Amino acid sequence: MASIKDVAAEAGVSVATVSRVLNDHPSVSADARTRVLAAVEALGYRPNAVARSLRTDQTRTLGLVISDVLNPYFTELARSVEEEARALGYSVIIGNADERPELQDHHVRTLLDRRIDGLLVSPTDGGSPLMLDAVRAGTPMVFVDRWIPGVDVPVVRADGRAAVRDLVAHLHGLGHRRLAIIAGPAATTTGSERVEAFRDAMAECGLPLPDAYIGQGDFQADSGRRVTEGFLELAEPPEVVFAADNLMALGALDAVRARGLRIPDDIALAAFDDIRWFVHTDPPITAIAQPTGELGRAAVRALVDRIEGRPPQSVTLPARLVVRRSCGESAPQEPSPATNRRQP
Amino acid sequence: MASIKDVAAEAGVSVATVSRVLNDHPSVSADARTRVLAAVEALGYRPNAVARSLRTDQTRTLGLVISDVLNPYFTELARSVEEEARALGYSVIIGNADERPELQDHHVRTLLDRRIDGLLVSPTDGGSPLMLDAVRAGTPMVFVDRWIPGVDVPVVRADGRAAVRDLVAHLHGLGHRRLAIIAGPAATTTGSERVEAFRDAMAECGLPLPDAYIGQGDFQADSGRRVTEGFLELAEPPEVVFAADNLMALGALDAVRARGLRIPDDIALAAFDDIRWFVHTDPPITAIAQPTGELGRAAVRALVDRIEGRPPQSVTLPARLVVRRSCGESAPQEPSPATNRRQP
DNA sequence: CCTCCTCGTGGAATCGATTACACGGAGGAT
DNA sequence: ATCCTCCGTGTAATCGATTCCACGAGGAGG
Repeated sequence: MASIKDVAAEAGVSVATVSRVLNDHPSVSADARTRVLAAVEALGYRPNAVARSLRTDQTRTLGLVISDVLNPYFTELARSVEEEARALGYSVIIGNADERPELQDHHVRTLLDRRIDGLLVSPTDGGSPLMLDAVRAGTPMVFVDRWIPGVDVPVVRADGRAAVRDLVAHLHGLGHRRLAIIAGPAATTTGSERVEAFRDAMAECGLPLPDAYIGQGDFQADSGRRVTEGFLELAEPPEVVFAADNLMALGALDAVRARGLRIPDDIALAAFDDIRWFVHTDPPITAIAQPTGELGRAAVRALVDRIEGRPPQSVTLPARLVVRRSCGESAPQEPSPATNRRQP
Repeated sequence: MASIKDVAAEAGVSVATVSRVLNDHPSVSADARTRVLAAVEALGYRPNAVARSLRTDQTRTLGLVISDVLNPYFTELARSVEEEARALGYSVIIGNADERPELQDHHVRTLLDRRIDGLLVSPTDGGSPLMLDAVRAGTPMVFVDRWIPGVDVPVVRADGRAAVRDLVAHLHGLGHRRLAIIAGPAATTTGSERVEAFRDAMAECGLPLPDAYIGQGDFQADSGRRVTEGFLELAEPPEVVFAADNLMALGALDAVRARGLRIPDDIALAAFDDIRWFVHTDPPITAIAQPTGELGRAAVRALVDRIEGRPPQSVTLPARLVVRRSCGESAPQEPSPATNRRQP
């Protein structure tokens, strides 16, 4: 592969001049510029990003460590992150932690070794020493979706409290009294926050929330299934199951189906995170929708601000309730197919 | 951030010795080794992968350019690719082409600039000059899922012909005669192959396939919707719609639903690519399942073989028909919930 | 005509690693 | 005692860029 030296030789100038042309530095004669450009063209030369990074100490690359690529929520997040990053001239390297702290650490380490310019993380746990060290060492970082309390890092996330309150009120209005939740890992902020919001909302409605109605999941489908089976075996099973993410809702669906029960007649179901398939499940699932794309874009903007020396800003956007039929009657018709990919 | 020089100074040895310890080169005294290791620990030193790559001319990184991250099929593929690559000591950088050739080229270029050791591609189109150049220049490359005919690059893919034949036979057995297909872009191999397989299978069953029953989609949900609307407006609409990928099936579902029609009573639906949600849609969707994880793993193995100087092998695995209820009666019960994440 | 700037250019240092080569000392063979 | 091997180690070249600094030419101003 041709290097800058080859280009210099071909154009009959020094490597310094070639470099100047490539980085359009002002003081290059028109003559030299055209000769260099011709040589670049002739040799099919492309600058070596590795060498450039070594010298300039910047990679124009962002790392994104997400908890689970198979979760459509994170996939969408990843997509919007890459899109915005590209618009700002950065590449993104995605690491999939698969909800496993040690895998998360592996990716953080690898990304740091590659000297990425900044890190976007949706932490799987309460904070690995590695990540804390990285923050202390000054690595530009932004948390997205989930965060680690007590760490001075901007957070870009959705606030679901109001939407959870709306959901509980909606369920209450439908006559449901025994509501259960499949919680996410307490070590994640989204895991604990959603339970808390649910608990508060229940209290507001004057509904009891026995411990047996709080199932411990791990944001994966299997746990949703397991917890739901547990609920169904209770002497007094809940009337509604609220899954704290879409995958656990999928698991719950599996469990209900395996029992031969019907939704919403035998048991109702709602989920945190709205995904396109919820429109087409049997029945369509009531969910809390996050402004996922906007979160990803805002996170990138915050991180790039931090990298380029501007003060980064934390962002909190509201989530909203989307009522469908999985919790009982009185659901409005979906206004239009929710298939539009790029939403404003 | 500490460099190898700092470690050398701290340990009282030369950088060469530090490097030797780090790459466990044999000729280093036990004493020097412990002193270096202690220094590494004390300084929290991590080798700079950028510098190392520049010197050794290898990044231990693979590029993966897929057509659409939002497509669960590709997400799963990406996941298995990353998993296998990690097991072999490589990282993966994913580029999302979003079914747009120019975006695909952007990613290929960026990955090449970063001097990735090899490229895994599922081409969006019939072959950009850029990619052809890269192959000619000797970049290790492997096509996965889709490929470019006439290019000497190993291909790892699933063969759906038998499964499509099974599907058509199944539909025929159910009494359906008017079958339509939502095809993918003809520029992609999967796009044209699936139509061809369908056409052949129809011929085998002695069924006609009028042009009006071949709708042109682009593997995105919107096109599935649009094409399905077209089908429904025909004087004689098809009895079955077969979508060549899962997203177009989603779009078809939208269209059917918007019309207030019922599946399978008013119209039947089948899809290429099986995804977890198809179990829970209304009704569960008959689909052709690919051994996605195995494809990803085989592709990585082939690419790494090529990179490390072993002869790479093309791999073709069979896809299989999974019958559910979206095409009519006589569907067997799903044996067990299809929620298990890691399938053998 | 001399001095001073400005401009375009090239030489060379530098980033942080790896590695070929040289070198000194220890130990074995003669 | 001399020579030859190894072994452990350090010096320095190298990868491909960027960029500081110096230098020569040419124009402006005195």
